[in-house]
Amino acid sequence: MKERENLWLRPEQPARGPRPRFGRAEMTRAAIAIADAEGLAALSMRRLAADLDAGPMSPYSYITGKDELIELMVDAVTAEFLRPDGAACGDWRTELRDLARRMRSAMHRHPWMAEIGLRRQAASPNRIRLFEQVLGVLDALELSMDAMLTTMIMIFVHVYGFVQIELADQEAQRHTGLELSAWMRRQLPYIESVVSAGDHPMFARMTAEAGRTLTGFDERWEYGLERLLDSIQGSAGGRRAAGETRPPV
Amino acid sequence: MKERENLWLRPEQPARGPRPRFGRAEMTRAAIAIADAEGLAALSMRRLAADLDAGPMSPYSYITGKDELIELMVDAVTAEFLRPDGAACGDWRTELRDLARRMRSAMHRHPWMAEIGLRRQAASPNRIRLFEQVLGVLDALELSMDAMLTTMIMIFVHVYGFVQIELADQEAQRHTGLELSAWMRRQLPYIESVVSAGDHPMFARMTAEAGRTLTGFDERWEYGLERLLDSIQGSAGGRRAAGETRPPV
DNA sequence: GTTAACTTGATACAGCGTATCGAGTTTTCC
DNA sequence: GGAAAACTCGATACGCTGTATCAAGTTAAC
Repeated sequence: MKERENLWLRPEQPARGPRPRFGRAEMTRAAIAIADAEGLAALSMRRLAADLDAGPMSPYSYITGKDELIELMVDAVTAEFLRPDGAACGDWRTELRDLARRMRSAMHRHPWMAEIGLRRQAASPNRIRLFEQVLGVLDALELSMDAMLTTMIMIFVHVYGFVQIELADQEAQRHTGLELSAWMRRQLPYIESVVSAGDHPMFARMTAEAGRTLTGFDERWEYGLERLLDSIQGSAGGRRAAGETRPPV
Repeated sequence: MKERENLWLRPEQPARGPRPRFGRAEMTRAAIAIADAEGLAALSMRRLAADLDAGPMSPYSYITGKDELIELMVDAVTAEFLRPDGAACGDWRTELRDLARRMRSAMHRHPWMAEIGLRRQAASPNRIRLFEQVLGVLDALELSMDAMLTTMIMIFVHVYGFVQIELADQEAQRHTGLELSAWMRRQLPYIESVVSAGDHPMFARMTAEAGRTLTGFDERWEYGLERLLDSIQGSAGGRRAAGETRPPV
């Protein structure tokens, strides 16, 4: 375990030299606190150092650069994606639904995580644990390894994408300084001009319903999640013919 | 049309003053050329101005800032997502499959588009045209407007996410300067240590198969796309019971 | 006790987005 | 026709970024 972490990144504790004033864990915690509170854009190496009461270049004693800092942050939040120990229930559909909800709520706590998205693919301890858990759940579906991996990708893509869209507005708002409604109102005249031109009937129907009947994002999220789980169910047992259900486990 | 574009952004042609040396379209084209060739990180306002043989602040005469530049770029590439005029075939499944493939190949030509991802949600002419086309196709499925919108989100999320993962490696490679294999080899010792520790059996199975039997990304993409289309098919007609097919259109 | 390994902080460099301002150019209005 | 408004354009500058470099101080090992 210790040895493994040392293989992931270079060893933390030095052989000689003065005792470090803090550790990688504290640095990661401080960085996450900044990004949670003020967004990823507010996180800079100087700012992190200042929050730790250290000189501007101090963080570089612990990590090689900002990329590694973000790798540490991502790994830390990935831990919040994991199923708590001993909480396995045996039903793959429930397991995957709970996983997706855990991921979403973790990204609500750490919006920058959704912002980073699927771009960081580096192996890290908690990422590997997450893979292990997801593959362990998918194992009940009698898929080929290829299908299992693609299914896992589909789950991650779905969750990250939905949360990105959910959080896009409030991130844009933070970035531009406009309030949410002001940002939307900025494009309203253009949208209305398109609608009234009459050559986009479906789009017009959408905006017409947007004002009254459309549900909130929570309902959309749950609906989309069940559709995703349906598609996984449909691919179980190696068969992929549409409309074919899988025999009970 | 002209009027509509003027509502989207402020008018392009000034009433008085010297003739602009170039237009917004040329600026957008130059910016896309930079991002295509050298990545989004290489695109700066100064660099763009230099490529246009203009002073550093010249681009600001045409657009309000970098955000608007990227909005223009995104809208331009979104045009490549659109179905060519008169190419509608009537079968929703074929339409959606073709749309997904068009999007993927456009993002292969413009990898920065995948990088920007789902974060930019602003309405723009081609984005509205894209909505119109997708909703027009989904209309055949007899869904509620809510379900249609969520389905559309699912499609975009799926395509963007898959392409992001596909391109993540080569983007990381461009960013760090390492070759692809070197980047992967960097984490290989750690992965091997995890596997040989024995407490991640599923992950070990995955890496074992990765060397021999696993297919390339093209096959994964096609498999995932058909699963997505299955799940849309399953939700048709307002019914959502798993395994229920829709009567032929 | 010496030396090697390390932390720390200052300084510096090249780059970024863009605010500001002055000068030049073209159109509109009186 | 002349004045003024509206615009382009370029230079300069500010505050910010990641981080390379280097000197000084601290600690453990030999």
